[in-house]
Amino acid sequence: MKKHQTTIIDIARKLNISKSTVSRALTGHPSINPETKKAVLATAEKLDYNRNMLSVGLITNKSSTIGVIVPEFQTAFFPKVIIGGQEVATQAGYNIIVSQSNETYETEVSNTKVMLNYCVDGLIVSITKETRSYEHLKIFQRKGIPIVFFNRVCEDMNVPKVVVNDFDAAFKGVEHLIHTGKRRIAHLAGPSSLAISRRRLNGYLQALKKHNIPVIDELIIPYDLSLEKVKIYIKYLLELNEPPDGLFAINDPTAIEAMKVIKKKGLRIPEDIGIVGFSDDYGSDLIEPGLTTLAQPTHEMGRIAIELLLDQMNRDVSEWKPIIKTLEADLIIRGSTQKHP
Amino acid sequence: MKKHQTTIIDIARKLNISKSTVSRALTGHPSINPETKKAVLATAEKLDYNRNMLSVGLITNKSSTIGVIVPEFQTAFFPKVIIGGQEVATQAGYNIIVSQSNETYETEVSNTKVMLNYCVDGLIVSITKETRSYEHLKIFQRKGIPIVFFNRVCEDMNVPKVVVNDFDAAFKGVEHLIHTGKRRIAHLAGPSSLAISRRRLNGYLQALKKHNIPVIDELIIPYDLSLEKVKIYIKYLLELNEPPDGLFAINDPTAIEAMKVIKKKGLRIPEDIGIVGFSDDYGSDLIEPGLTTLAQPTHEMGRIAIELLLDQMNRDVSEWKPIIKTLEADLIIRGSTQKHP
DNA sequence: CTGTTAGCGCTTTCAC
DNA sequence: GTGAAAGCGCTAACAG
Repeated sequence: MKKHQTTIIDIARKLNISKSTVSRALTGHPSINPETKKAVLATAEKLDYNRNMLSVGLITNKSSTIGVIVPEFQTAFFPKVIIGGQEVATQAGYNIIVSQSNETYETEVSNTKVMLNYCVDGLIVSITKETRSYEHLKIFQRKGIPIVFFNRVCEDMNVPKVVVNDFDAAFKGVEHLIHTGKRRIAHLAGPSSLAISRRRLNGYLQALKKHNIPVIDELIIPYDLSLEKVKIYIKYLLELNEPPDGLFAINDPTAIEAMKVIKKKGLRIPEDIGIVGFSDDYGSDLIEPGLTTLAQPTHEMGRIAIELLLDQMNRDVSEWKPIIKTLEADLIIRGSTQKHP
Repeated sequence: MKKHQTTIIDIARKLNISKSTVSRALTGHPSINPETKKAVLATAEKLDYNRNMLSVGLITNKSSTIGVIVPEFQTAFFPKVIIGGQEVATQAGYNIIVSQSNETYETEVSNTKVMLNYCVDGLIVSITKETRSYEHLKIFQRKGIPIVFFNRVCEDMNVPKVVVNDFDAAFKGVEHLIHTGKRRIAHLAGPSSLAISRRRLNGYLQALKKHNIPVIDELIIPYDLSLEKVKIYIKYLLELNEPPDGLFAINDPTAIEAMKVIKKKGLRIPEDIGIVGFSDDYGSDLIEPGLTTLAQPTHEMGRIAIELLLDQMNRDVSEWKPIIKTLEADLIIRGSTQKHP
């Protein structure tokens, strides 16, 4: 049971002034006697006064809160993005509500409901691997609450997005494998529901094409990112008549799982099979050999997502601009592709 | 600019009933005509109605929100704890506001302010390494808002806490090193401001004592957890006249940094120096050799913290119970202490 | 079972 | 520069 919280009325009574005056003093209204203001601020301090944002939000129709919806918290990626975003949001006077969808569509939908209930002023979201319908997100547009997507975006919503140039990044990664002499390069791809999977796949295909390497369908395996399945796919690949000599994985956890299996089979990395991951996750520089990967600018992604959102929030709905920011990923070369990088 | 949000008045008007009836239908009040209820629910759906929790909170004097304050988001530990906590909170109908203090006292203080402003019904917190004063947290007690500490707790506040049995865990870890034949065991300790550092240090000392191994002061190095300094300490240790043959590190990131330096120096792990970390963080099973560590029950810690908090929230301030839950950590033996674990 | 009324804590006209 | 009064969206007595 909560106790009575100090309100502006308590302050007003103590000072024998009206609550409007107290409000003005607290919010920095121009027409107020400096003396009065000083007195109000002092008593506020003394009485442990805290502005009740619920009522402020109710009356101003803004909660000064930004919602963040991410699919998971298992990898380093999303926490890092959030750190970047939080900096900008805090500076702009906004608070952040974080929720993670646990990679399930249902939780994502329920999370958006919560965000609506708490009257967020804006939302940045990265969708789950399951999300195919976007009705729950389109509601925000209809209500005039801006949304910005990052990383895993919804392609058929015309809103700002922050993405990594997955195509170029994948291309760079695969071309690097080719430069190290690999020719039969497998790709453990993500679910085709995610645009990032498709873009990375295309980068892979394009790199092969540029170097006149035929695409071999049995070397391309899309999967749902449940790591326990990686073992099966790798075994399958290694037992092919002509096993691959290179592997480009949709992300680092996948690549690392793959490396574990490959090492256990007694194959040498990178001599027998070169490996490239994606994201520069925890552990990529710990495993041996180190994992060559494409590092995404996580903090920057969070920062920009919030910046775009703040920009939208300050415009009228009619002036929303669906800017798409594309960030570049860096190829980090480690031992999984090159003996002495 | 937000558009007009649908309110219960919109629904009431559409159905030609009073807003109280609408409210009752929406909140599941018993005395209501099933027909009316059905009609209300239907129009609510059609009009994209969302309950405005700001106003609900204002009137019921509870926001159905729980605040979470953690010191950092860099390691796997806190995100995992949050996942565990969020499950329980969601099930109990509470939403979570997460904020991370970036290991600075100032940010922590400002985060608590935000939590107050948003009228959280309760708070779970793990303090920063800098936090020495607890005034900003004691305010909550005075206001009748329950606090539960987890992991990094405030020792002079008499509130519920969830901690790991750091003493026993450290003892187990160090004794394990001793069992593997190590005698000169160094300890890279945490800052003494944190109780966990002190408890782990004591476990270390006790293990030495039990096995009649003298404590050597120069082998005990407390530090502020800024990883870049680990290199210096390890170099110092290895250049001693009698360098250590074992190392117990305050946490896994520290241990992993240490291993990198030690490996670069050409020493063999575990033969020349056995290593034990704490937390079973990302990468501890990826580095080679694998890092022996003490795994903390992260999800459980989050779950229990929220459970204790919910319990407090349902009591009157006069009946708050400062229960302290101590969880056990598991020793996970890997290659950093034993050749073939 | 339903409508009326008051009011949560605050901001914001509109007077003075 | 300050006060009085209205009202944000909703719930909770209190009547009927």
